[in-house]
Amino acid sequence: MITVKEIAKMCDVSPSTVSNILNGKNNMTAETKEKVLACIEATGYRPNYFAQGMRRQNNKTICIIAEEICQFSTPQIVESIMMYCEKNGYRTIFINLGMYNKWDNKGIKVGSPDLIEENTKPAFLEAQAIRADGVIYVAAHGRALDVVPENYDIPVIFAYGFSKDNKYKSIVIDDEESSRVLVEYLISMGHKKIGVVTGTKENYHTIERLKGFKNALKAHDIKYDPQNVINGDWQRESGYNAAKELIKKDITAIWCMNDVMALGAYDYLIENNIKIGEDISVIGFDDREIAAYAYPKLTTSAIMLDDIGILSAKMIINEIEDSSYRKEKVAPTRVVCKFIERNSVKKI
Amino acid sequence: MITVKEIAKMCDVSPSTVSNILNGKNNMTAETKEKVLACIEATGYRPNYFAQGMRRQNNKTICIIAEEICQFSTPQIVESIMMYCEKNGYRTIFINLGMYNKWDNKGIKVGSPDLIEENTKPAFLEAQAIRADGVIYVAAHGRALDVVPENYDIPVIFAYGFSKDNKYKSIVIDDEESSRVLVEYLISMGHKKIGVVTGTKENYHTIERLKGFKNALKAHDIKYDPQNVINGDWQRESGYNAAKELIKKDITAIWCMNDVMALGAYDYLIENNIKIGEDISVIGFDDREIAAYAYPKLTTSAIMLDDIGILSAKMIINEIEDSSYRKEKVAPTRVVCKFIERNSVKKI
DNA sequence: GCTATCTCTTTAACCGTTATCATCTCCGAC
DNA sequence: GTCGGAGATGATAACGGTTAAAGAGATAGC
Repeated sequence: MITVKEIAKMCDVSPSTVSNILNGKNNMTAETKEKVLACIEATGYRPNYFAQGMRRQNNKTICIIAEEICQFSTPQIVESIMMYCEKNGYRTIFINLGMYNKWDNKGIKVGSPDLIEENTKPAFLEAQAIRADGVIYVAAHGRALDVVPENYDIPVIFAYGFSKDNKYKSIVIDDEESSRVLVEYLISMGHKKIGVVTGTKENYHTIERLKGFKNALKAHDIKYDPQNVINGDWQRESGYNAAKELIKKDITAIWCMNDVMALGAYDYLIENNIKIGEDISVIGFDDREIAAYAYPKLTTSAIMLDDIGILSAKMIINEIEDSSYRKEKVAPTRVVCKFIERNSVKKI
Repeated sequence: MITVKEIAKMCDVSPSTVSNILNGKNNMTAETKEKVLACIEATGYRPNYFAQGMRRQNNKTICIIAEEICQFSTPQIVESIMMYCEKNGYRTIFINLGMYNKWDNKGIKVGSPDLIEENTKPAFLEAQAIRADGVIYVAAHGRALDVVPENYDIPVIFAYGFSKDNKYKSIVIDDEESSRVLVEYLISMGHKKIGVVTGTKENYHTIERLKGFKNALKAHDIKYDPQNVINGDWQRESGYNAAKELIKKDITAIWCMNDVMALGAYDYLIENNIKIGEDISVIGFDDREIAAYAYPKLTTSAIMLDDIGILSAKMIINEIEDSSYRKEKVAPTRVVCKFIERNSVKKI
């Protein structure tokens, strides 16, 4: 591989002149500049990243650690982080933990999801080996995380999940407020008897979204009826089963706490010839691709993935460049979801 | 940041001893080993990646350049590449071109898709700066690509797309054979009058899939009727419009060349109370998530994304480690899709 | 003609790690 | 008692770039 020395020799100048030209230092004759740049262009020379990184101690690199690139929310968050960082002078290094998949020791997929938080340590150490200026940890779902090694001296920001004890800054979705807005909409459409299909019990999203549900009811003096709340597990089938139960009750709308369960509810309703958006209203959460492709198109609440990414990138750059900002302890920044009205809710 | 020298000083040994211990060289007393390792553990020391990369000229890193991480096929291909490489002793560096999205110069999304092949050059040069041992280019859709700079001296493998003039090895899906299998299934279910909704004209996938369609018809002496083939553009609405046309004709099944258009067809059929999987059969291609979540679940052909990723990783490692293999010119490796039977086709 | 000033270029040190070679210690053999 | 050899550890240089400081050459001022 070609080096500065070779370029220098070819151009009859010293290596430092080449380096200075590349880095816009000093002033050299237009002639020299032109000659050297032409040579670089012709040979396709690129400074060795490693040599550069070693000499300049700051290497302007942000490490993105994602729990699972195949989770629907991850690619968009990662893309927006990468773009924001790149445009602001930072390189990014991406590490995927692949927590939802199991691979054998040759790197062949052998199935079965497997999310183990201990697996994260090597990734954080890797970030250290790269001498990253900062780390953004992109979680696959919101929860309190305790994954940063002790005495870790690189700034860390959590995206989508949050740090245990708020040790590090984080950006999460505002489940409570987003749910309130969504339920508020149902009420504005005349629905007062609303069935709910929750996510897994004890889950952070479930708890927060239920809070939002209750807030909306309270604001309109509607009594909260636990009878109409059925526990799901985020999966399609639990939506199906819950719809079967709820349809027997005196309700006009079903809110599933994610789109996947909402489409499970669709399954049951379509199967039983109950017209969605006519006989009964259905509403979801997440705004996954499947929501827009369902029939009728599912009304839901969209997670602002780009905003989460850009915000976390902004924050990490802030922490890197302003050490006083780094010291501030703050509660997670909440990003409210965007309500998306489609065709699955009828005004009554 | 702590260095070998400091570790060495703390342990009263020389830097080379520390290095040797970390790299499993020579034989040193268990006592020394233990002392040094304990110190490393306590301080959280990690060798500087850049210094390492510079000293050992081979740095065991594969660069993955993806056209668009948000394209449905990309994350899974990338994940499998990363896992395979990692388990086989190679680090990966990921570069996303973000070709389907536009960002302003601050890194804020400003909309409108924009796929420009010229944007790829900086990414290839970056791979060179990193002194990557190999590059895997993950395309967002299959087509002939001419994106590698002149005189590029790092091995390159194309995944999902292929290299113009077969200059580089590539892995693509076998559109022709996969389509043949799919149509063969329709025929085995008694369908002889099949409507087709194609992708954009001149598109590689469209052409190849149509070949497969004709192959299957020919094998059963069914006449190909261009009247029943409608040009789509891969988008949902074109599936809707095509279904409207096709339903007027004398057909029993509709094959849309992707799932998105198939669900567009669903829209029209459901709207007009034509029962899918009863009155008419529908079949797709791709096996995106939306296919499994439709009602009825869409029969389709699944792209083997993990296989594509693992194969390309295997190939690049082969090229890196065996220079004679690198010299061989070969046609694109074709990976046949897996037929997925669901509920959208009825036996007649 | 000599020195001062300015502009451009070169020299040399340095970043952190590791391969290579040298050294040192210990022990047994002759 | 000396020598050889093995095992453990240390010294040194090199990887490829950047940068501060020194050097060289041209021009201007006295």
